Amino acid sequence: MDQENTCKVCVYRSRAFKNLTDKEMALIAINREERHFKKGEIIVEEGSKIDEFLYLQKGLVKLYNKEPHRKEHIISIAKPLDFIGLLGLFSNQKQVHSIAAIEDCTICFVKLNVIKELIRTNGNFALDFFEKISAVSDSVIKTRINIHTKQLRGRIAYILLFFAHHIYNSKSYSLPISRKEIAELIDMSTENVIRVLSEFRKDDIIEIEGKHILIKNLQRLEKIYTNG
Amino acid sequence: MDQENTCKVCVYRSRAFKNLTDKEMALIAINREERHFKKGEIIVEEGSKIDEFLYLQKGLVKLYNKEPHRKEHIISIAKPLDFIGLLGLFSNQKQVHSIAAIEDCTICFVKLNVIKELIRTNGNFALDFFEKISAVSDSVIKTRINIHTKQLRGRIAYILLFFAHHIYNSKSYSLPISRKEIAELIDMSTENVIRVLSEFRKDDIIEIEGKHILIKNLQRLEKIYTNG
DNA sequence: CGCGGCTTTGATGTTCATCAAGTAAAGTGG
DNA sequence: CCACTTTACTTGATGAACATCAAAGCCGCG
Repeated sequence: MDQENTCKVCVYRSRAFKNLTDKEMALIAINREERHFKKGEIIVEEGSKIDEFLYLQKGLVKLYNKEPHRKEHIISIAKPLDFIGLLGLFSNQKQVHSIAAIEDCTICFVKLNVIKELIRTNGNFALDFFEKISAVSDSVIKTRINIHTKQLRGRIAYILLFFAHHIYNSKSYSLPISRKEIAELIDMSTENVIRVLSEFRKDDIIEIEGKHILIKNLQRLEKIYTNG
Repeated sequence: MDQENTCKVCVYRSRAFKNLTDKEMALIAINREERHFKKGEIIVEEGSKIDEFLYLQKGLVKLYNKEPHRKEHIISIAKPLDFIGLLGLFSNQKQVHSIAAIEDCTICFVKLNVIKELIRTNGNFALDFFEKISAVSDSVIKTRINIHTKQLRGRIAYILLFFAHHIYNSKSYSLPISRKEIAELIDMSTENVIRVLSEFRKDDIIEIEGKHILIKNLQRLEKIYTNG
């Protein structure tokens, strides 16, 4: 199979890498690998060596930390077209976070030294790439701070709206993660995640059936979110 | 005064900007401005336009958010040789955080489009710059997560050790910020900051006299920090 | 000298985690 | 495919951690 073509026609590529010549694109093409992961599979282990840049084409993944003797902590959820991995990529030798698939997914692995070479030689690419990856880190910081200024109902509202607006673009969707994972993402106990969801159901703000969520009163949910 | 020379001989410069030619350095020199701020002065207002890159030469500054109707929230404290401002610089049009001096300080303002031009034209500079600024963001994320896994005593221990190890390099120092600002930095109430400090004093871990801190039992403090 | 902000301590109440206990769902091996 | 085990989910009760309220002393500053 002609890998260069595979890469050039990739519908995702244009969104990810701007300002590249055909020749540069070909360089990426021969230094990339597309891999598939099943829901639940671990993609990157914390502490392993960094030598590839990951680009999510399809599915959802979570970035998380697992410290010994502590429960896991989810840092963020990435959706298709997102760059995976924060800036640690450029300031560390080893992976700072683990990454796992929370839906079946397709990921493009590009050799990091190729990316670095392109940054070195193509200034416009460098600037654009920098801009994109920095937006990711910036948003993680903002979200972290935001969440901790809110109490439990506000945090659950955040999560419900996050999936509705940011991931599924619908008021009706199926949660890709467990209650426990929600708890790890917004720093609360699993029991309280369930409790607040039940409250929202009783207050007729949402419908729940297992993993399936339907937002019945969006306005009210947004009010809970903004009022903390 | 010959600004190029001023810049070339600047003791801070070499640490900040690597891989620049004399000519490129001169470009920075004529597009920079050194400014002084008194303790308490606001350096950057949230929401203002970004057109300069800030480099802290002397003193300490705080990065913070002030949302209406909420108390301020401090994101990080920067020390000399630190790049100020997170990645928002490259992904936003407007400042995302405010910056204020918590000690008298000297800051070098460099036109952002000059930095961008250098990133575009000098690949090695780009990579090095990228690495440095990403380390800052990375550390902010880590610290945020870290702090929220700890309870109050662990957070105060963090702050005391932060100033001891990271800023003053001494077990004896004068706190540059108020109890209220400590509270805003590690997300707790001002009263509890004071309470925990008093506890530490009673337990003979530290001595306090106004803003002055002396760490008497470093080992114990570090244990409190790691055990959360 | 008096006012406002910072600091301190105590008392009170709320939010939340933890514990316990039970049900449902989803893997696993014979 | 069914018994078995484990993991996810759910609700209630309890207690701990923490914020908030209140009141008073302190300090710097106009």
